[in-house]
Amino acid sequence: MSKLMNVYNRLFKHFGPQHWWPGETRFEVVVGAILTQNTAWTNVEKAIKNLKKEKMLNCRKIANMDIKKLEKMIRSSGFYKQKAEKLKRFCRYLDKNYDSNLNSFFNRSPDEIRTELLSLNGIGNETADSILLYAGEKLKFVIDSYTVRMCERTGIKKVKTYHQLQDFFEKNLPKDIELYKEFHALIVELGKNFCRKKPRCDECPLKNICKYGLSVHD
DNA sequence: ACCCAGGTGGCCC
DNA sequence: GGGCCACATGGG
Repeated sequence: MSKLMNVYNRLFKHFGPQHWWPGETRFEVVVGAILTQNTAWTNVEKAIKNLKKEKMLNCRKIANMDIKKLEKMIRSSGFYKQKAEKLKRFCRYLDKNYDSNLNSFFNRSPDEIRTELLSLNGIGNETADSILLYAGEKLKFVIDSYTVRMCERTGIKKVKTYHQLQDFFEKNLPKDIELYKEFHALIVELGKNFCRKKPRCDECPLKNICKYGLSVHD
């Protein structure tokens, strides 16, 4: 078994299934992916709840809505001025080029879609891959700061760039979309529980393979 | 009173 | 290619 699968099994055994991504529709997943940038998910939930309540969780509506009104509705997700612009930019783009239809948007090769997502200001590597994996059902492994930290501390992989780490995961894991979804979610859960400023390494499911043992961090 | 969250882009060297 | 910074609310 690969070292990565060993890690996955440890995490799954410890935390159980994470059921990511929460969201009733593909569009909701995309909106969440943009709003959750460097922000706690609970703050994003409130913003999405507001959009739903006002029946504004809709691509064409957001594409055309007043920016100030949008800012107010997503305020709880933080960086709300930037995020309102990002959301509108994506929605305008999708409406203009794909008639607001995500099925059409995703009906191409992952790399083609990825390039297109990255061309939109406000969507970087992680957000693009989250959208591809969780909304588009594409085989793209999502890398985030927790993934980098986990790889450094366990000595799984020396980290250089986003793409190098992503290649490493994609080459050493079975080509299974559900596994990709679950693994990324589990790594986030690991990070939230054990890799903060006050770590609890004694209870960490990776304590036996983390090269830093119980005392050294970052 | 801190710390930090399911990042990104701009600017500098 | 890396290092630093602004962006902002809300929970522990």
